[in-house]
Amino acid sequence: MCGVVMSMGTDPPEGPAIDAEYGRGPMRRQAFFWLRLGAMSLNSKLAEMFQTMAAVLEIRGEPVFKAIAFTRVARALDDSTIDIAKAVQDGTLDQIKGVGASSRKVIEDVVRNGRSSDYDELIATIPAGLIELLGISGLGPKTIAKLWRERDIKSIAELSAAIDSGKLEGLAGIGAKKIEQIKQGIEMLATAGKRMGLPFAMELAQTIVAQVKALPGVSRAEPAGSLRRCKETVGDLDILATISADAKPAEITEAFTKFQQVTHVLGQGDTKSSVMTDAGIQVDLRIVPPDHFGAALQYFTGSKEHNVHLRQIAQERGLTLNDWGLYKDEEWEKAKAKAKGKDASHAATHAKAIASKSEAEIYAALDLAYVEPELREDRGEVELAQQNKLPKLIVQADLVGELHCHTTASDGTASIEEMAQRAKELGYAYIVITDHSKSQVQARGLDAKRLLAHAKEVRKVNDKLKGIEVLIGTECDILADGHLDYEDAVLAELDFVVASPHTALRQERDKATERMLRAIDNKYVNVIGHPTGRLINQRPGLEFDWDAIFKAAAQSGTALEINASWPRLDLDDVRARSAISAGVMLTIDTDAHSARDLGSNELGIAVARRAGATVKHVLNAQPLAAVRKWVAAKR
DNA sequence: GCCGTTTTCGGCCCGACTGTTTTCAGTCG
Repeated sequence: MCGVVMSMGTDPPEGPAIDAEYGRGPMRRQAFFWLRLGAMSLNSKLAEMFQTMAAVLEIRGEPVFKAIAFTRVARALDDSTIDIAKAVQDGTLDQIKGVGASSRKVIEDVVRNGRSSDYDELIATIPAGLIELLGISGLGPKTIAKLWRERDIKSIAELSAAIDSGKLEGLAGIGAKKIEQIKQGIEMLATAGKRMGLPFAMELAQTIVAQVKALPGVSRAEPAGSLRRCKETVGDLDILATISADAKPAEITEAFTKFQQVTHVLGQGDTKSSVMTDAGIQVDLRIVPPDHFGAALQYFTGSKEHNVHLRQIAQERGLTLNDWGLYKDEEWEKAKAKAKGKDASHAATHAKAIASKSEAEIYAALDLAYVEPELREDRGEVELAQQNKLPKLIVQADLVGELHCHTTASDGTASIEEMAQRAKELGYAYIVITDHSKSQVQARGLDAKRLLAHAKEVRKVNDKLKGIEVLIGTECDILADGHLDYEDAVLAELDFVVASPHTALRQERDKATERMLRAIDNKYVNVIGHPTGRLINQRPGLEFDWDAIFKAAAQSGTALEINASWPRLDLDDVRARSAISAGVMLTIDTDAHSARDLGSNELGIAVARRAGATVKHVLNAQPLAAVRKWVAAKR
């Protein structure tokens, strides 16, 4: 929800050209919206539209389940690689769970005509600026509607002005504190940037958790939230801590607000503090009793959708699941009555929990297998946990080789031998040297002659070093039309071929699909490197007919890479998940350009785990013999 | 708005906290 609301807040660019083309006022805004959506993939474009429609319905005060239904459709589109255009053509839209008659019509109209009149008509029922108000923390649909109807406020700018001029005073249900909260929310929205990239969030979390642990009295501190689930970007950091019996929680939360990274304190209480850091990201610290740590960790790790599903299961059994533990309904009710008027911590001290100490206990008490944090997105993991069929997720130690890295021969900083030595130190059984091909001029890409000489050098190193197999490969460019940057006869001399797109990354979908299918079809191509070429927060990358790509990759025996380097992480979790279910083999590679980068594959592992990958799904988790067999089978 | 092997109508998405209130509405995760 937040992502969509934030991006909807973008004002159309000013300027005579835009004015001339689209006029001024709401129509111009709408035209700009369609223009901007044009640059996105069809799935995310539609998902954003359904999120917007849900927001409009909420502000209009329609029955909440209508908005929920549209939100579900948005999520179904975002979480899948279903080829929407094809589904429209085949009349199979109905097979997408959550898509009914109304959503179907919107999707069909957008696919066929590029826009939907149902959509246009719905969002025209409220001023466009109201939707961006939803991005303000503390402001919800009901209050926004009230501000609009009773004070004629239609945008963030008008809201700011109204607060300054005292125009909000006298509104029922909105007191001084609420106004201050809204004011802060507007400031936050202005200063908060994009979501923070996972590696930076990990580093920040590590530092802050270490600082929390160093405070006297703290016995345990761990990060929760989307960071623990390893989402590729993180909105804020949640840290949970326990303290010794004689320590005072309020002293800990206060010390936390004095950390050097803190720019301002958003809230400070006995057991919780929220601060904004100089990294532009909010960090929350919660002090939790040791006996309830597992329940709190489960609760604050999320996701929301996963937790709602768990609570539903608890409810069916007459149980209540909250951040304090799992309780029998009547037990929790009784405890709440006993603690009457006081907060939930008082209720928790009176109630006897069925499970609360550890996450494992909670899942077990609900007859669920333990669900790894990376899987907690309600993408089917709860059902698998019920059947005890969760995948045994891959871990870093499962990787036994590297299939994609560079040396000084092209744009790397280490020699063949240095890279091989480092791979050996990492405990790898093999490493494939894959320098750039000739089109990558800026990266000193190798022409055929240099490549063959390079191959001889690699073989020499392989003969010299014991305890590691050093193979010669290439990262061969996939040209814009799908042809490769080397002749087949050259590729035939190599042990292994990674083929990657580096240019023409704004190609339209059909052309891109054709290009990629041609590359997959080449019998010497073993892996498609960073298939889309996307860069997180920078460049969207290529969009394909994913079904066709997965099918071709599975049938031909071509693996797809999860490139572990930031900001690539390409394939992403959703596509990697679809690839697995289509029977496609994956690789997790560092694309290392230095000896130090070799082995930095944590982020790639994170993506693979979120995709549900196990050892058998990852080529470089297999012994060298299996990799050679893989190559031989395609040739 | 969507869904259904008990339902084509009636139920979906739960629980806690905050602020504004004196019993609850709105927001959040």
